Amino acid sequence: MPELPEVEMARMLVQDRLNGKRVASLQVKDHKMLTNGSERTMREAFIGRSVGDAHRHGKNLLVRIGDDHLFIHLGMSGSLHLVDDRETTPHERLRLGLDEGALVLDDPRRFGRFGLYHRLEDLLTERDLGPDALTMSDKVFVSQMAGRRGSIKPLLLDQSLIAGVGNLYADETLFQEHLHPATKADTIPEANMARLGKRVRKVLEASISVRTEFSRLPEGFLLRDRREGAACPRCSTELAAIRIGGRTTILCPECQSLRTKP
DNA sequence: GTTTTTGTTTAAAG
DNA sequence: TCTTTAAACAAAAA
Ligand SMILES: [Zn+2]
Repeated sequence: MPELPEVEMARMLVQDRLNGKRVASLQVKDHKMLTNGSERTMREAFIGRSVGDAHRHGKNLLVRIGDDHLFIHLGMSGSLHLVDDRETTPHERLRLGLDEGALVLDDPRRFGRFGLYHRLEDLLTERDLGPDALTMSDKVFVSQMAGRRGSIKPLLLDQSLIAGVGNLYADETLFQEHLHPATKADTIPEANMARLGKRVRKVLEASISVRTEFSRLPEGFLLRDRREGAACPRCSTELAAIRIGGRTTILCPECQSLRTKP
């Protein structure tokens, strides 16, 4: 469950249920997913300390524990669960034991990552992350896109430009802005680019406000039925599937026209 | 058996 | 230096 709104759900879970609890144990179940620090340094930093605030930057989760942070990225199929002491999940990759219960990272595909970071700034530098897509200003968005000549969708997906937008929300955003995903960024007027930045935030906020349950999104949202052959919520034309930046892209051929050739 | 997938990283080529 | 494409990672669902 892994784009910005889904990670925000995970952040809220940790913030609401783990804050103030003491860490009793830590087990790395998959060492290939450990990306910064080691099991030993994580244990030294976290065990016996209490959990502080949970932060999110883009799709990255940082949980303050003692004087350091536990870093978690959910990858393509990761999810966080609070479980009882003896309970496990089918694909447990990291287990953070508390005095009572545990926080488990479950991830069947193992594209997720976790580790130890001292500060948020270290994470941003190390992983080359741009400004957070939910909290950025229009101005920042415009300046991040300035000078780029590639297609707009891959730019939205580039975490070093804007952190947090993934394949699904990129499609939703471009659909709502009537923009073809292959539109070259340098052909988009500045005012329209600012509107696009605003739309990115709106879409992410809308998903968060329905706890990322797509069926509860307002009418007119592509994500309610994002499928090749489904009816465009706006004009009922059959939605098309194309490939852009190596990712499957669903769009309405009528609403999202391309003025110039891609 | 084949294809596809809410992500990221690396290499290669233009 | 920038852009584009492909592959790799790995598992499960269609
Ligand atoms: Zn349409």
